[in-house]
Amino acid sequence: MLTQKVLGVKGEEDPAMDGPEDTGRTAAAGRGAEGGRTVGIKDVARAAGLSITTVSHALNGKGQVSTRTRERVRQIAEELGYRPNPAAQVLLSGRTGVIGLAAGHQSSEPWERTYRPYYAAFTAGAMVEAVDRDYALVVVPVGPGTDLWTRIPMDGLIVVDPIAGDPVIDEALRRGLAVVTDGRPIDPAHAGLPYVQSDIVTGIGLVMDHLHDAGARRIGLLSGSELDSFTLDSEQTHAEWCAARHLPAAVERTAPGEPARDAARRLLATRPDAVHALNRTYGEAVLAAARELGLSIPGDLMVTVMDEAEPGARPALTTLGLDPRRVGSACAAVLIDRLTGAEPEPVTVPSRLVPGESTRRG
Amino acid sequence: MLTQKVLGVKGEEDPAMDGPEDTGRTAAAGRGAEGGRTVGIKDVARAAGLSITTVSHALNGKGQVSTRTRERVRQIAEELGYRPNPAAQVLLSGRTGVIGLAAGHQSSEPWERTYRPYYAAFTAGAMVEAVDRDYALVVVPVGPGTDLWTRIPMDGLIVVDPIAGDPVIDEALRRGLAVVTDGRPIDPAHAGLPYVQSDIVTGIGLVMDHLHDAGARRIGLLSGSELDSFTLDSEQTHAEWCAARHLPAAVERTAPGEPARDAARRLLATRPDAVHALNRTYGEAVLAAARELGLSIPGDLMVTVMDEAEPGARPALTTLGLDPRRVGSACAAVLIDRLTGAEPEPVTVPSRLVPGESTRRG
DNA sequence: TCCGCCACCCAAAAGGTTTTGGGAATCCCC
DNA sequence: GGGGATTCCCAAAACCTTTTGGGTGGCGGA
Repeated sequence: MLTQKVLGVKGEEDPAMDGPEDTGRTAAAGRGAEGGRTVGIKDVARAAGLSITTVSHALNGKGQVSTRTRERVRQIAEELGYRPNPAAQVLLSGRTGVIGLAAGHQSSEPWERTYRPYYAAFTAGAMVEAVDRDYALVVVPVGPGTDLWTRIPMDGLIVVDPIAGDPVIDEALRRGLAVVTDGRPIDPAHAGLPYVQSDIVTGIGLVMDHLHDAGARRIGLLSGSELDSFTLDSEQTHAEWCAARHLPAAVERTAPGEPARDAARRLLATRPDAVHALNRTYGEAVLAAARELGLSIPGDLMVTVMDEAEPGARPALTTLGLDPRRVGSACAAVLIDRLTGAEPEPVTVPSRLVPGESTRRG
Repeated sequence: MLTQKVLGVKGEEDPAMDGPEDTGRTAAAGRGAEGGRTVGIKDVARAAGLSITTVSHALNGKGQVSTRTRERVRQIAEELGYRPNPAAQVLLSGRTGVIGLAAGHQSSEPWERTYRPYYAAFTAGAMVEAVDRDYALVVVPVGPGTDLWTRIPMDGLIVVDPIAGDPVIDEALRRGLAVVTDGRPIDPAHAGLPYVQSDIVTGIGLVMDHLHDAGARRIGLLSGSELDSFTLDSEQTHAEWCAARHLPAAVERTAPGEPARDAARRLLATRPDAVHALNRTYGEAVLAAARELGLSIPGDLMVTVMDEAEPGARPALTTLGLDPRRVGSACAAVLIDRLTGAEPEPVTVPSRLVPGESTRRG
């Protein structure tokens, strides 16, 4: 009677599944959209002995319909269980009330990222904002070989971490969708799109100042191979900061597919006294590589790391924390502003420096 | 130049935003669906000097079209940047390729739950399964006063924790949507719907046996006021287990809005030697109440708790762990089976007992 | 009795696509 | 050169709703 297997036991009574209604909705209820007919406005009109127009007017409170008729129509529609077909309304109005969130990097496998804290928090933020403004959010996978998202009706699309020549953006624009990106679009062809970005420039500045104040003079950067604005801005700010102070600016990038630890080893080979890692994984890699070399932290090497997750408790590592939920929320807000006719400005969401043990020297 | 405020600086060049294409897509790209026209099949037909029918056939590889014509049509469509309008296809085919996930209890505020680990993991599981089977998942808020979800086109709906007379289920059926529930539908009117449930009966049995083996003889249950199958099954299994062994079966429920700790105090007043709490919050409440009474754990009181979160590391409390991701995945699978014509069986996903310190006695 | 007005209602178009059921050429063979 | 088979293409219906631009009938006033 009780099974540990996935397939369990059947429910109770079987043939008693039509029940309450009287019209031919039984089949429809059973088999989704394909089977039995759903009751349309035409059916209501026929039942009321009126024209489709009048029924529509009566139900929507639009035209000139006598109160008596209006009430009668409402009554009949209720009895028949009439519900306007959303697809028809979409086709007619051109508005779906849905915004999409393109999840999955172009390069990596689409869904890996979804599980990561950044996406989860981002999605939550975007969803709440969307719902508050009467939009629904659909998370759609994108990536090479996936065009599923192009088949689902929506009004706009949020693209996370756009890259140069981002095909998703091009396709979305071609379809007449409004687009907002999380991360400044790199491609000149996409300049002018509204976007939301985390304040990397200030953030990296904070990190560098923090490390410098703690005594670091050779601050390395462990970066990635992505071509998004986050990576680019991080590298550039790091470089400029170092150049302005005539300090060396070692940068290593993990090649696509390469284990981060290899890049970390290369970076540590340049003998930095501090390293900033562009994500948590890279941070782990730096720690591991440091351990290999017998470097103590923060004594021999200070480490800071960019953290995509929600702001939380005090971390062991000094982190530059993003606020993904707020970014998601801002993306949805900007997109919906765009859809409702506004000409939104780019938004920059601040990032926070949270000092931890890994830079507490002396 | 760098601002900590949310509103940042404007992007680069402003008037250079039309760019690559030649057709009148500029306006469309700018203002979403409402502004400039998108290029339709009609435009392709006109440009090719062919009928709409032939264009459709050529592009979909359907009818009898000469290879030369087919190629020419493809060419022209490409040049014009034609993309079929998804809304029109939905209207015609009656299939959207979208399944909904109704998030938010009927009673509580809609979104609180979304953040909770169960929903997050459930959503992730459902989303991956949906995408694997070429469906998109849209998470829609439901609850009193929200009919947003009824306006978005979809083929089916997942309802989490259905209650008796669940209005969302009724509405969905009325619309001809396929419905699957997470948790066995309580309402007799909804019997026959496919569902997925966690194996509470076995799970509670495991917990009770575990506590009994550890020496407990007066095992209390801290329950909630929800009328879902999870709560009902838990209470019933607990009661039957106790009855079969002629042991007392104290149960307390938190009233709606009541702090869980009050109910926990009432339960502890019955002097149980073990308590099972139906969710994490209730578990905390039991611990707090025990602390008030100076009870040591597990010495004076053993505690187990139902955990909605993902299976993780060994917990301090002995937990009965659900597998929300697998449940979500199963819900999507069952729903899509239904949509593709199958008559799916109810699915039961096993739950796991993970012993922790709170029942380690002697 | 006729005109105009008002209250109420309706036909048809529009929205964009797919599919059905032909129709018009062209070709082959007798 | 005519019949039939092919080949290629097209008009129109269907999907379901909303909105535009009337249209009809009754009533009051002249």
